[in-house]
Amino acid sequence: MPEADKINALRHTLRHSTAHVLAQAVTDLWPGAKYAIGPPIEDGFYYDFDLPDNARFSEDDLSRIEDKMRAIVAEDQTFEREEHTIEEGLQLFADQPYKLEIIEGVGDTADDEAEGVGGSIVSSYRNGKTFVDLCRGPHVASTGALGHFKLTKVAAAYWRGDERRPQLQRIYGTAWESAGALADYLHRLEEAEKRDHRRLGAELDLFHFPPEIGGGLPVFHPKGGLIRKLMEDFSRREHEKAGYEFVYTPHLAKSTLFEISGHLGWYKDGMYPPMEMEGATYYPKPMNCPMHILVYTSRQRSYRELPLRLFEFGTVYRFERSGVLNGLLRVRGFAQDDSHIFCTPEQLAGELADLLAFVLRILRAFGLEDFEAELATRPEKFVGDPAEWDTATEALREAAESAGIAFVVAEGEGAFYAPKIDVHVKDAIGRRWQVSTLQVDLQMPQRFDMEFVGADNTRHRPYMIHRALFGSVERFFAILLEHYAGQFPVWLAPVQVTVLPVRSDHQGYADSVAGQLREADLRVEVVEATEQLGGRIRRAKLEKVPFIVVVGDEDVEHGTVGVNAAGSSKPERGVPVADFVGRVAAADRTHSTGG
RNA sequence: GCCCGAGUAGCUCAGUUGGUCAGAGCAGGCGCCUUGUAAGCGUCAGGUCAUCGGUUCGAAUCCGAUCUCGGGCUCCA
Repeated sequence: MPEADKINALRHTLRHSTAHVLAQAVTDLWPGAKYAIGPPIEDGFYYDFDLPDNARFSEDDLSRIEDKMRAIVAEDQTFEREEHTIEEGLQLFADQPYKLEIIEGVGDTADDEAEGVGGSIVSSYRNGKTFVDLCRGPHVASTGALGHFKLTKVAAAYWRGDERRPQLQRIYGTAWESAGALADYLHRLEEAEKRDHRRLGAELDLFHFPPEIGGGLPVFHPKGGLIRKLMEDFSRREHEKAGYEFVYTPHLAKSTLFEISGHLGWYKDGMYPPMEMEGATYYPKPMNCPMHILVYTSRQRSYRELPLRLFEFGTVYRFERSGVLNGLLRVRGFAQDDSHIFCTPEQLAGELADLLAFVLRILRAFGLEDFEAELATRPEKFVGDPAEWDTATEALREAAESAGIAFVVAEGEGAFYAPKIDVHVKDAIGRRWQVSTLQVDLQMPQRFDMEFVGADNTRHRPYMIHRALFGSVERFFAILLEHYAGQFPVWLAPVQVTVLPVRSDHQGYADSVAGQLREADLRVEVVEATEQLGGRIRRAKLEKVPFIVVVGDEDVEHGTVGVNAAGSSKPERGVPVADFVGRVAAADRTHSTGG
């Protein structure tokens, strides 16, 4: 077994065992508590409880529970495996309704690793005098092997993840094989905290969420707006080169449109409520596609026009439940970089392959290099003809293969109207984000009775591809901000160069250096010498300006600058101005970190 | 929407058991300093302690409701 797998198996086991100890501690402290499931998860574990008298955990309880757990660890109790028949199992857990439900559910969901039921055998693990838990195992030999853990948070969770079922009290924890590994993990959390886009958004003055506007509705400040504009400008240029045409559509539409598209039927709950005007009912749009379709159907189309690729930064509104809002990552109003491609059935496979290659190329330009795709197939609730689903799914699979991207198949995860490929990216600290999505729509062309006249002079139904590349501009902005920890590459930095005259009498020279940089279309700021140099350098560093330029007596005399570049350990002196301008201009043209 | 937690100056936070507890640093304004690579000095201004109600002789502090934010759950066309 490779080393990495070995350590993962070890962590898995000890997290699982620590979860048992957690349950043991909780049932000691809250006699009569019912325990549900407690699996290992990434970096840790959790356990769900139903406390007597409808009690709730509070964060203050965590240290008490932890103390109890440490006492159990100190006793070094042995984990003993036992096997029972179903009947014995029901007997053993007679006062544990959630365990009974698991045992009774043999055959349907018996796969969960926390659940020790397989075939006609029920296995359990016992440690200490009183605590026994239904469990498949394996476990560490005894509780003494545990100890590098920490309880992290309390939460509520629905039994079986179903919001119609009882809400249980969940405790999360993290556990590791050594004190060092635990410390590393806690350090990683701190680092992730430092790159939180909400924190950086405030520190760098990029955006905020005014309460007067409402939750999930951000405003972008000048510097955030500039970064966003640079992202959008680049995107527009690339789309134009790739044969897309730009359209603009309104934010509202009559209910008629969403009745035809089916959104009112399927997703009314996610739409903002309607407005009545002059006897008609209007809705804010939750998607752009119906409007792009109306551009298509505005006149008769010939096969010669296809593929027709329409693009828009279209702002949509979705009524997200208050508890799910999360910075720019989950908002109620956002711009999709939305495009809809209409093509003939013969063009579908080729168009998808080109499209996926285009998507990956643009993502790379933004410095994202590590991709994985998910091919989501027909869900249980679907509309349309299964044969068409198969064709579309196959075309997507071929596109993924030809793009050379690693992909996994997510059975049944497709949208109700379409199979899709979702592209995930890995950021600088290894987190995965879903960004782009490509969907082959099997419904809209029929609903809107779309057609084109073929070479055979008869009418045909076009295929339709939905595609969002950034996904949402706001969300992609947040992902980049976290990926770069605020230190954007030169081409995206709102201020690329800060020029600092050492003394006031260097101001004229500083202005002339700044002028030369502006001539080269670079974004530059001069900060007057009203404050000492060290203070101004510190400020510019905190603003994460890529190049800080210092000009003093020597520079005025020789026509040079001192360059303090982000990420380099020591400043350079005596760099000729023209060389520096050329260097920044070259960096500005370089999209992506690698190139 | 549900569970838990948090709201004190623009930001980060102090503020013992209810009684000079309305404070500090940074940021901001003004003045001085004329500065060579991550915080020069002085000074001024600022808050209905989220909001509303209650308990009390007295509330930032205790209780209730509401709002906002955060962490989860569910959801994410």
